[in-house]
Amino acid sequence: MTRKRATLTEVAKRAGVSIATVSNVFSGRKPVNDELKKRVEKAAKELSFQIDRAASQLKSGKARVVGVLVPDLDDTFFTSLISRIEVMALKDSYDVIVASSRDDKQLEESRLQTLLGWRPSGIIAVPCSDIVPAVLAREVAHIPTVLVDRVITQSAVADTVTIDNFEAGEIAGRYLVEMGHKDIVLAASSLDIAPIRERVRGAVSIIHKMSGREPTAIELGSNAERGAEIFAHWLERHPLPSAVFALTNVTTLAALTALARQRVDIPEQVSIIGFDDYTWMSARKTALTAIRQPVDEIARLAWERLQIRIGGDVSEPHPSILNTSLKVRESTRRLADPSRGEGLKPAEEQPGETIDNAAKERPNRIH
Amino acid sequence: MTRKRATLTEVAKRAGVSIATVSNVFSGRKPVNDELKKRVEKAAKELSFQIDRAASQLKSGKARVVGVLVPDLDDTFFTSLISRIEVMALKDSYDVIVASSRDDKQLEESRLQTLLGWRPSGIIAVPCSDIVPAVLAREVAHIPTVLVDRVITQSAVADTVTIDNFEAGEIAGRYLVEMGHKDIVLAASSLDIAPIRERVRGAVSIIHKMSGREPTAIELGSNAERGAEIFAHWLERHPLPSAVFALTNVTTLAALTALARQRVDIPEQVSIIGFDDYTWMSARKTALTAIRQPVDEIARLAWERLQIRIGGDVSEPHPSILNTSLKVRESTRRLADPSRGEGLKPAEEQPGETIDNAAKERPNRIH
DNA sequence: TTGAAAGCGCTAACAG
DNA sequence: CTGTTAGCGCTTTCAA
Repeated sequence: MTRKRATLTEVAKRAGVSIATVSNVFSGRKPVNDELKKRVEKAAKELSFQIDRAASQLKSGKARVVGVLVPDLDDTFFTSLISRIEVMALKDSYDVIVASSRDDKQLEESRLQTLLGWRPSGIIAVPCSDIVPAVLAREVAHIPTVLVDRVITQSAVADTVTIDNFEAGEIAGRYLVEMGHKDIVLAASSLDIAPIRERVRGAVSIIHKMSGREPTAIELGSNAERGAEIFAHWLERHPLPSAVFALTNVTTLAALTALARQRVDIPEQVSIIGFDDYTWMSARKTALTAIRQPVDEIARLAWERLQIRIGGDVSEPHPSILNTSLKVRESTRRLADPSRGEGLKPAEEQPGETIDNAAKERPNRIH
Repeated sequence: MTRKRATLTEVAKRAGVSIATVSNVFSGRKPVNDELKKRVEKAAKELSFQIDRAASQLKSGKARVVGVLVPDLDDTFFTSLISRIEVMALKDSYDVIVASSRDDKQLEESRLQTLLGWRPSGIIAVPCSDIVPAVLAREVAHIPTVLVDRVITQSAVADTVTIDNFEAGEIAGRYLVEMGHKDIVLAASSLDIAPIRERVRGAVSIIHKMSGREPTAIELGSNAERGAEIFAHWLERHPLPSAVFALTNVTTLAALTALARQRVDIPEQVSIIGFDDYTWMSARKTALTAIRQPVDEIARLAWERLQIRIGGDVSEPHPSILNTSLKVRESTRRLADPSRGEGLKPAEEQPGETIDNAAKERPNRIH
């Protein structure tokens, strides 16, 4: 098998033109006589010819590829990001090379290094920790780079696209306190991750301010199954909290799984706010109240920034910070206040109502 | 920005050796004196040199890339496939280029054509219909190709990896009838897709044989949200079936969403069997009974086949057919028989029990 | 072992 | 508009 593929030269010969002409009809960089173009196209089709990207790229120095690195290809958040990036890439005729760091700092470096070998036009990376990968830090001056999601905006060496994690924590925390909850658990993935710490900070600070209580943060990791076990174990040795705020879509799954296994009723016994907004969250009797990340917008901005950099922009690193919102559905219930406990009806808010960011006054915002 | 990257020549100059030597230390194809190797590595690090894959590939003709085409990057089934392929690719030091056809036959052809431009070592494709893409049909003799999932095994021109769709339908159908269900709805995505037709055929035939009834198949498409609307609409104008068998993970989501919106109790009012097995399916009070596809195995076999072909094997197309199993959980309830209706307890089977394929006697199996 | 040299298939001047 | 030609950065003989 694998007979040698046709080359420009063969097509040129068959069409009776020069290789430059063939190149031109394929690249469209120079006009070509209609008659010749037809001949070339015919010859190309007959040989099922297709420009060799390696050769093309080698010569032109232009790649039309972007590398995309994420921490986990089994996490819907990242794959939905990739999905959207792929759409925009196609529109601008780029190809996408994906790589997963599997949340491993070392693998991350090596995957990135490999990606660089393609001489891509740019790289979109979701680092697995908040330390910017050394490879990128070194290369950032030479290759357009956009860092997404797991980034400390302030210290970033490249363009970043993140959500306002502190605010996300605040929104959920405020809502829970307003609903009368005091005994709140924060289901974090890992406090080693800066955005997660921010979400925790946001929730803790507002809950403390409003109710004087301190929520408990527990770490469930990045795997739903293991997270469920950890949470189940935690539940066994602690009194049931009145509400759980899950800080990622994976911990949402973990918390829900553990709660389901222990036959805890939602929201009757425990209210829960999830993170991200996927179809499965509303495909349930008790649809999930959740913090929505604007994935579309995140992807769009990341791509836009990358294109700007590819276009030659060399200004200072640009941080984009997006706002989240709370999608109120049925998994949170209002507690009778102050003697909590008896109100059995769910939230008064209309299912489907969205509470938008209202924390505009918070200082230290970067824009 | 974008200062020119270091080249072999520069590294060679800096290390005081020839470019061939540098190439050898990087490729490891020929032994190099330890002392020289050290010098080269030092120089390379100083210049943060990295082999240019385009050049390397152009010269050697070897690519170490595989193209992966799927119909939808927002469908967990396909992304989990990609995730597993990426792992194996890394192990064998291949990179992965992903492309989505978005269920569009035309886009599929063009994405495939583009993929071919990379001169990949091989292609793993999930076609969006059961017609093998023309590009692939033409190239299959020249480039290792494995077709996964949406394939008509019998007519395949390349290696295929699929599940036994007919059997999957039978397993679910048999279980439902045994549980006393007669009024069964099949939530299909699209009957244009061969595997879906097979699942329907399997379910219909066994249900008919066992109960004399004909289940109703309805098409919900490949988008959960739209599917939910279609199903909700259907529910409004038909009496509630006693059971729904969803034929894909997306229609599972669609059916569940519609049922939830109409406040239908599962399994009290309607039993449901889902397809695929993802975490969200058990992260619910009423965990979902579902047909499990062995995604790991599918990915493993696809990769294995591809490697065999890359290795030069030119034997006849090899079809791999994997068995599914039913993961019994709580969304299916036993109906009092023959006067159905009153038994309120869920399935007698232990939650978590797995019913393995038992249709070994079915003829016309390809192996 | 190491080095010199010949291209891989294509693009981009440049000349016609 | 079309053709000629000089490499892009690397791998791979072939000699030394």
